[in-house]
Amino acid sequence: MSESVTPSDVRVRLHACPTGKPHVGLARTALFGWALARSAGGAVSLVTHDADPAWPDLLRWLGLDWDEGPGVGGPNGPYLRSARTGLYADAARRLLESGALYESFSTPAEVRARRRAAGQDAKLGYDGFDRDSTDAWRAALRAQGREPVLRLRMPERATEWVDLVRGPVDGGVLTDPVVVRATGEPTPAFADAVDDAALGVTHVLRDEEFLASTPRRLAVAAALRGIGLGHSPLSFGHLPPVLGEGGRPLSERDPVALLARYRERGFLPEGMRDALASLGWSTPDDRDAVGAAEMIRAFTPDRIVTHPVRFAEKKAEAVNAARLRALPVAGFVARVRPFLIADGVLPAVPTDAQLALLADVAPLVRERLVVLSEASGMVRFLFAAEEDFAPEDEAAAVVGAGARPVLEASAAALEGVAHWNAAAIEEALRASLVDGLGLKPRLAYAPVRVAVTGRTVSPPLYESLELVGRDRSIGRLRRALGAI
RNA sequence: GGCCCCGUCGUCUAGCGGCCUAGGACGCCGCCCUCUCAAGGCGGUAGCGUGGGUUCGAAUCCCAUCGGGGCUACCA
Repeated sequence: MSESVTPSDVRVRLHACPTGKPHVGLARTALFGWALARSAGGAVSLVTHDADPAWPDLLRWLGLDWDEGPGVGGPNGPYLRSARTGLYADAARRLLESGALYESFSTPAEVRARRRAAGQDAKLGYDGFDRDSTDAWRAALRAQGREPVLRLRMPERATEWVDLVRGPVDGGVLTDPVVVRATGEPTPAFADAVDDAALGVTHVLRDEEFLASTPRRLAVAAALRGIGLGHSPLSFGHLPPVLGEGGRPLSERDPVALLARYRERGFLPEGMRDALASLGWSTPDDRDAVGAAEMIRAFTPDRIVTHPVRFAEKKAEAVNAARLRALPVAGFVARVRPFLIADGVLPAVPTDAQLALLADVAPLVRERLVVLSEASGMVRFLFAAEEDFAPEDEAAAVVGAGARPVLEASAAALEGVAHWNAAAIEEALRASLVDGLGLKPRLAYAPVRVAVTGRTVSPPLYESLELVGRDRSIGRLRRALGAI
């Protein structure tokens, strides 16, 4: 990775979420930054924005940790943007004193007017008019009640840097950026720069939209180093944008884009992480779902692609489902449990018997789920009290009048099962329905399935009956008969 | 308008001059298995945006063109 930096020196800062609605693109940026730091044995910092208290929580859910920041503290706190304004103001004051910044009174309208007057394109931006203004001039404008912004004096020569993702980039020459507004507020870009400097950040991974402004960011960093703040060298890497389904950039308004939605739907953190990791990055041998440990081992920013990537929910679901299937029973039980409780399938404190039953169905439902929230509907029949149990509306037609012979025959057959287990149940049902009534299996079992599990789609029938138990199974068949 | 970034199956990607009649994954389609739904097995569909070069040889290098995106704010 970085030539002149020893691994332990690497520090990456995870970005705040100013919009309050973290989407998958921001999550990916965080994941890559985290992986970059951890792969080098380095440290991770987090400074959050007031707008989104849930962001640290979502990061933790994803399995990303940090060495300083909200919840863990650290020597460079506070770690909330709003609590750091003094730092920004102080840095700006010192930068102004050092001459790196200067007061600029020009309004955007005045700048445009001057450019037009000079026969130039107004879109050229700020013209450096106030760079060398005199004290008297500034005092006069102040006397008029005007307040200046603070601008950074940009170097005249073009800025080049070796981008972690793209390689050598020639950034050109940019106009002097505003660093502190007339109101005294720092611009977000300046606050970022000050935070990175104050925390000793060495590597910055950010979105491609900031590529063009990197020379400014580099100039601010250099100025900050001039007043003794910040690490040298500072490396930048620019990530390609993450697009939504339509090929448009992700928007907070797009529900599919929201990270929180995936947690609520019951994505596994590792499933989501794998899905995010595949957005522009791959292992040298191009394998899916590598997991955190291997991602850390294999991660290098130069393997990140440079073109926009589309986030496909289908693919994320497939990755998650595979993760789900690979879960050991105990792990799976622990993961679904909160969802079952939230859906009222299980009480807040499940009994040992309920947990044992859950462990028994786990292997049956695990491979049928895409997300954990789907489990509730699939196992409800096992935990429902008999008086509350009834087939779902969509399935009710299956246990109509035509089902009477099947229900009667199956109830009778199950009465005679000596040892209540899946194999014996299968034998009994097969003998009475398929052989006895001469029905095709799929037709024969449908009413039994609906009567006992309440749905047309369920875990395997024999196993389900075994878990429901003889008395409840036969009771449900009889009740279905009574309802005809 | 100017400046910049980018362009391999529907999607995510491997590829960094010959190993590519382009590989994998997801999706989709078919078959098998099968009590539903899944899972699993087998097979299939589909791509180097276009046009010029360079080269014995190009998905890979160069140019143009088309297309997508970004920046061009006292936005976040």
